Amino acid sequence: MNFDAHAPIYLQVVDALKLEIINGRLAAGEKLPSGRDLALHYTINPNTAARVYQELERQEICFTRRGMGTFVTEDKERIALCKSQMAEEALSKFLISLKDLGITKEEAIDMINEANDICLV
Amino acid sequence: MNFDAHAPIYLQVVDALKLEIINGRLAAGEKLPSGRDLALHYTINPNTAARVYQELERQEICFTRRGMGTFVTEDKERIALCKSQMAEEALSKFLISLKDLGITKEEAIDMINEANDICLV
DNA sequence: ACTAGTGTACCATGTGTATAGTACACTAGT
DNA sequence: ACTAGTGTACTATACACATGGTACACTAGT
Repeated sequence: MNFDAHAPIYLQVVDALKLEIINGRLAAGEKLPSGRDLALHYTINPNTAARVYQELERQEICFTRRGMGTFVTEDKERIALCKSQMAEEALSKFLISLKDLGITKEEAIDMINEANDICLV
Repeated sequence: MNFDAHAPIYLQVVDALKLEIINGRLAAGEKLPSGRDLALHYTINPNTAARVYQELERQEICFTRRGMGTFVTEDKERIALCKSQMAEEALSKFLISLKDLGITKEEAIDMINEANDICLV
């Protein structure tokens, strides 16, 4: 995984895991990798990995049982809410940028329609 | 100005000034506040303010004359290019978020149309 | 009881950022 | 020459983040 140097790694991994959960690649109630395994997978420090799970627990996306591991929440509504919150946030940031730049909604929709999907790389 | 704790202050001020320039509130060639005045206005440290102008100069949005001050570039095409780059970046980030969340362009356009402008607050 | 796997809690180090303060160099105007 | 305003440079401190390493506590299974 490529990390953006201008944002904390642990928050970037948090977002990556949230997307895994939202898209169902990690099911509700499923066990997540241990902190040490997560560290190996993302080539980060175990301390940073532990911080990832602390943050996910703070956001109530996951829960932790000492000695057992960290698990995806059983609450599917909580997961759905997380998805809509992330969508709202993305939309809000986009609309603020448009406003700052003096771009109208109509122009924005044109930009979206014209956007080549290749630019997503 | 409210700063986001998760991003360097000097970059946030850089973006704020770029928007001032793009929207013409700061004209091409116009003199910017001195580093000390900028620091007072944004209640940041003079060192941080100096870093703001160094970054704007690096991006060729401004130029600096020792002893005289920092000025907006005279090159209006450069300013226009800056605007389109920022619009591209905003669009790209939005499209990536949509893709990550599994939201189609059509759904996104619906979201934009339904968005209440109040949410821009 | 023992062991392996797990979360948790430290310590130390290095880096980037922001702050505070001081000093110096250049420019324009007087 | 002098002064005020400007950019620039340097030291020092503090904090968040990331890393490396070690140690301890809990859990399940044997």
